[in-house]
Amino acid sequence: MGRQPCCEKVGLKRGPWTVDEDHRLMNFILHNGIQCWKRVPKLAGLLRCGKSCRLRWINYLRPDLKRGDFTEEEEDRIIQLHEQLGNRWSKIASHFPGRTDNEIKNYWNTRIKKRLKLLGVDPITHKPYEGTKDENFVIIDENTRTVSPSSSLPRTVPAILSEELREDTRVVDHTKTVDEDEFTSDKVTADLLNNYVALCGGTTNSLLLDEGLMVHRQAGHCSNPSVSQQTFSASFADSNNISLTTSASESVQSIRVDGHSNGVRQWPMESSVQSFLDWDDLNYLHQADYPFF
DNA sequence: AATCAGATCAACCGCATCGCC
DNA sequence: GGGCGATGCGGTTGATCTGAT
Repeated sequence: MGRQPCCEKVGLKRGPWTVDEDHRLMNFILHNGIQCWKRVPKLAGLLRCGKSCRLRWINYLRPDLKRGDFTEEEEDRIIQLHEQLGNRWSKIASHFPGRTDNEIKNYWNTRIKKRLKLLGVDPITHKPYEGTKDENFVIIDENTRTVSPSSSLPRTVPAILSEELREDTRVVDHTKTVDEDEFTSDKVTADLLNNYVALCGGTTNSLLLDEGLMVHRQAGHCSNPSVSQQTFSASFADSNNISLTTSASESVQSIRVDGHSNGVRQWPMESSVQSFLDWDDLNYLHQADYPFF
């Protein structure tokens, strides 16, 4: 008597998500919000299970996601929190707005764990290995964050920011359902567009992106060979001004859309990123100078 | 240039927990 | 309080990337 699967798996797609699927899911959630994950794939026209959609949204499509490498401060904080909370990744992630539990878990397993071992610290107990021989220990180069063998024996775990933790009682509730209010806020809208552009490179009237214009998911770098040396960003100086910027190898190109009455603040919930990008004043951006369109 | 090994991380799986009836 | 479905969570897998040889 096995447990029933979370969803009917026959005929469902698995593996990496395509840009089209991302588009469909994002558009659906933007239009409808999230009520029931089980129904999302059917209503959004996706051959995925609800669980997969939820994961994709939380770990990749959510507008408030922070992308890019962890900072040293974040890394230290992860170590500190892990010592207190153990492998409770979602709890740890709640201290890092924009970071996912999966991301932190992966970072721990692939980077921090190794680093602690090199330091002679047990990543589970956060204490120096018992009876460790000298050759297992290392010198830490604080400038490069690298380690090298040493005969000296560290006796304590690297500084724990216990004072800071006590002061920081703020917990971000990542379980909160995304609602309309969140999507109508300027910040979320700006984050959303940033993410959308970073994910999709922008597009005009199709769910599909131009071939070869997949944007690298790491912080606005474009993997299209023809524009690989360029980065871009979308920013919102205020509610009426949108600045889309590309940096070519020799110059920085900037487009500014000033004082439009349909500024971000008025971007309605019932509209979508698609409709935003279909906005007339952005049409002239769809030209060769801006290859992410 | 080809091959291989190790690193990385998105995605999956299955159990735990929650919340409704 | 118990049953059941939905969601959350953490461990694990495997495809892809990267660097070494």
